[in-house]
Amino acid sequence: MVETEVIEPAADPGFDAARAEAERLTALILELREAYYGRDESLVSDAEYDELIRRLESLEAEFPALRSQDSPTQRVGAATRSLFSPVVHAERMLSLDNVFSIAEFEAWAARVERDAGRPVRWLCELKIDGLAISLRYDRGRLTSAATRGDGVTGEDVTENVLRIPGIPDRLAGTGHPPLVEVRGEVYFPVAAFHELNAEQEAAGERVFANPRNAASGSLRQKSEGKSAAALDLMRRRLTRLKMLVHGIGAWPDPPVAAQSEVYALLESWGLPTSAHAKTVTSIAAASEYIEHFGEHRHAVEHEIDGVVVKVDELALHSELGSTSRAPRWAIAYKYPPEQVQTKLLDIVVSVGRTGRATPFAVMAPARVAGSVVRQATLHNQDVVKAKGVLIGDTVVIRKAGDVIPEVLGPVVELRDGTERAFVMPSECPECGSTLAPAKEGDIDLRCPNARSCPAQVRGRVEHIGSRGALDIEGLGEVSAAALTQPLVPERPPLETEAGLFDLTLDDLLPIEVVVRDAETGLPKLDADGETVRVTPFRKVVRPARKTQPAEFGPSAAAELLLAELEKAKTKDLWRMLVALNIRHVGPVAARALAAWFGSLDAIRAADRAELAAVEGVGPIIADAVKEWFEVDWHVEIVERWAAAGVRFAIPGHPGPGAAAAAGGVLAGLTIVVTGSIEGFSREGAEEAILAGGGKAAGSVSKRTDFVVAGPGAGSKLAKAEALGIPILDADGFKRLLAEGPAAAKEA
DNA sequence: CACCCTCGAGTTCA
DNA sequence: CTCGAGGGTG
Repeated sequence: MVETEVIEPAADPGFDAARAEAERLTALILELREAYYGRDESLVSDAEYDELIRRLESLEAEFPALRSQDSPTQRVGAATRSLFSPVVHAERMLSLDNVFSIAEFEAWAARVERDAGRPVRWLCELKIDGLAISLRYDRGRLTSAATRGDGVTGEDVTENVLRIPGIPDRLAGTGHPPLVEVRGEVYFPVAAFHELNAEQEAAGERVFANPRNAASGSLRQKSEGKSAAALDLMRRRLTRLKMLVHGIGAWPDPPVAAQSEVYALLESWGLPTSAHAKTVTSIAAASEYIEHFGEHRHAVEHEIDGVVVKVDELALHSELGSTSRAPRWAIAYKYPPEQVQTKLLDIVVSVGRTGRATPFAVMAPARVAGSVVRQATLHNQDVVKAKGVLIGDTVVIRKAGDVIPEVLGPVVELRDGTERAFVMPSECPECGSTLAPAKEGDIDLRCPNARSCPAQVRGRVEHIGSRGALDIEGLGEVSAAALTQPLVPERPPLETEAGLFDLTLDDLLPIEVVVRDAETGLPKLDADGETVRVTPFRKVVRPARKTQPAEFGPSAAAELLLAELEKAKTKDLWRMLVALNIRHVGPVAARALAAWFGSLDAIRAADRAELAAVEGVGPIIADAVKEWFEVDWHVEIVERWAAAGVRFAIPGHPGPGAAAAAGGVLAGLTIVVTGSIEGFSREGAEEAILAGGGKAAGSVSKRTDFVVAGPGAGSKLAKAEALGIPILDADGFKRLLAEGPAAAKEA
């Protein structure tokens, strides 16, 4: 490059004129570029700008002496005009070998230590799920930014990369080599990604399936032919991108001895490096790093698809060398993929206990984050539209919070034209009633046939048996379905939940259930093509002698269910209230109502204002309670249950208006339980808190006084730590219950 | 009017 | 367990 700075003698008489013209053009171009990149102003059109560059280039071609290192044709400005043109990396961008388990990782690391002949210092860093980028700095100036491409040749994205905050177009400090390629990862921070999608959705634009796609899409935008508004939007997207650098391409003789020192150097040059990189001195510590971020993947601002572990000492890098594909001194530990593609086979609508019609995705079974997923809720028709999925699409799915399957969106490129749009049915799929919003403006559609829609009755019966209500063993999803399905040609054992406590063995014995295949959901067929049926409540008592008909008796499940129903009749009043399925009355509101009024009769007799006066109950819940008692078949439930011996009162309660038992060691405290607590069931721990006069809340907030955490604690514990709320283990909790908050805080 | 909280739904695991 | 929706409270 130095030779271009040697000024040749001006033999040509046109040279002086050319030099004057070149200087004028250079000044103009620099000025325009400063306006464009520095102040976001386009003083001329792109075509005019290109024309200026071309004139300068042709002058320089004619008079090579004019081509100085500082010429705009040699730098960013030139590159920006050829977005996506191929760029040959000075040094090949290698990929990394992968391992998928701690055992594999430790085997790899042990091999490296054996080859090195001594223990190695390791540099652990997060593997960002973004786009690999190579930044080329000539004499400290950014001359090109290119994607990885095939490792040899990438695409020029300089124009867009320059808009990413934090990427200097000129390196700070001194001591940079004449030519250096800095390698890093461009990504969309998760929070910004969600904002972006919300905006895209509001603007009627496509939403991105994940932050990686958003980063890739943003970086590959072209400015040409865009309106001013679109250009503005594009720039805003680019400014939300971020980049972290994690290596250097070509640097034969670095002034440092370790990769971690390279990072410090890069930082001193003004390049952004990750705060999560960490050097450790043992393989076990590296494994710990991997496991730690496996559990806290979501605590980082960007998505992570793994961890990269590098040998820290640079001397060992050259000693260990590289294969043609990847260096031997680094490895990528890949976490199980969180996002996976699968086929959206159908969108089906289900009806829940409240009558709400919910579309859900039926998918080809796919393994995500450790389990097989085949269904995921789509919430309502607006969400289906917003996600833009068509039946037959290949879709991207993930487990939100590592638990709940979620459809992110379609892979539009894989469409073949046979996909069809989902149409929300206008009738209930189970009973045929016309679906309608409960009130004006509601998005959710509901089946109005609350009394006899099979889906709703089934859902309510299941809810009655659930832990938060009467907690009836033997009354779960399967029994609820069996009890509410019609028995050909008779009616179902339960037409509504009113008959629940009148059930007898005679009702249970004849019940048959069609066995369905777990994979397909279709009825199972036996060898003869008959559907397989089982009788969950009946079993053969005495094997029949060959000549005599079989005799049947109740199964253990039948005995259990009847015994549990008997036990349930005298459970707490608040559980009875929850079991009645009154809108907005869950465990918390039910407890408040029960404690205040003491009996269902008192609740029923109370007027709206009296109900709303109860702490935790407002006008809406009060209305819901009043309206519930105005429906005949609701009243019938109460009457038939009462006739069957159900107790709807708290024994010994003095009557309406009884003040909540004041005092207790926990009075005024709000406590949250998370994970499993030794010596307590989850319910038991909450009961103990209530018994002590405290409040057992479901989520952690700054008003929470204590968090009781045990093994298996999740996000609630993390939140408590973040908020600085005192955290108790099982022993601390016991002390709190026995001696009060002062004693617990000391420990 | 914030904020915090509860409700309701779907889902999978031991 | 988590999310969105919507209710309740200070």
